[in-house]
Amino acid sequence: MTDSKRRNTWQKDAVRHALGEATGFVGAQQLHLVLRNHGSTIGLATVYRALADLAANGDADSLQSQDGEVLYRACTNSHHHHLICRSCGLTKEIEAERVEAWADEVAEAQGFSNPTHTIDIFGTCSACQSRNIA
Amino acid sequence: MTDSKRRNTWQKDAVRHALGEATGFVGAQQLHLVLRNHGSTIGLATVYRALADLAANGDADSLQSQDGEVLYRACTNSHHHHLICRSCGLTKEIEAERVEAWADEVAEAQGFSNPTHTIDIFGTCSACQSRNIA
DNA sequence: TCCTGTATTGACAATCATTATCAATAAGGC
DNA sequence: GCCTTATTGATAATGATTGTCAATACAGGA
Repeated sequence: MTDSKRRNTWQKDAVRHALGEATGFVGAQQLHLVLRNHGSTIGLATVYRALADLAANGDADSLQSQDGEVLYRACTNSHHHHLICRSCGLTKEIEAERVEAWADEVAEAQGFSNPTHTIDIFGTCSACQSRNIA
Repeated sequence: MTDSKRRNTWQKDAVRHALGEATGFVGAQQLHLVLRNHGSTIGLATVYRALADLAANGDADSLQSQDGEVLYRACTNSHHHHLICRSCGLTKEIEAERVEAWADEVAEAQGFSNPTHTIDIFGTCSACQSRNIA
């Protein structure tokens, strides 16, 4: 719809692919580093632009980590939420129908329209727990 | 518990008071500006420190606005969540026991420990809706 | 009340993620 | 292949936040 003049470049593909390879949420800086380490000469600004595009087109989810960085993840285009490991970034998609409904109810009960919500759960995954027993 | 050597200063009171006056969530910069406009000579770094303290002591809630700024709000010290108007910032505290429990369940079911969550609902309040019918 | 040790302040520098700039490059229709 | 212009990438700029550190001023004791 908005891609009347959109061009395809290897950079965009690289970002899309790298995002697909990642196991959980990744930041732009981190993704840029990964690409560079794989021999790519892609620029940081381009990674930011590509990620913003993917998010805008619904091909990626984005959220803010607890220290303010924006993280991205390739995703299915259905609405869902995430359970994210604080230390390794491992992400599980979770069903939240009960909560979706609740959020909309609450908003409407207070006279708020066009409700949207931010629902994410953070924790330490079992692997990271055992690793930290040391 | 950690305030064995804590001192009381007019700066901390000023921040606490200014936060209490605010109707919704405010950022540190904004609060600093308000204080300055009221004749205070308080420093920006001090506002940041005071707000971080309040949040750490449970006297203030904090969340990240959708463009990455950290916002604070005076609150009761019980755990709760917010329904926030996208356009005027009006905030309502909401009960979310059902959702709290759900979040913890989900995390534990996946083997994640120390679960925390981010649950906020955004919408357009009725006042802003009527204002925008124009 | 005055002294004194030290928590706290505040101006400013430093950091970190992100965005803007802009000349050089390359996609894709002709 | 050519030409238009979307896109890139190095770098500067931005904006929020945190670190630094000498100067200040709480708070408890003499």
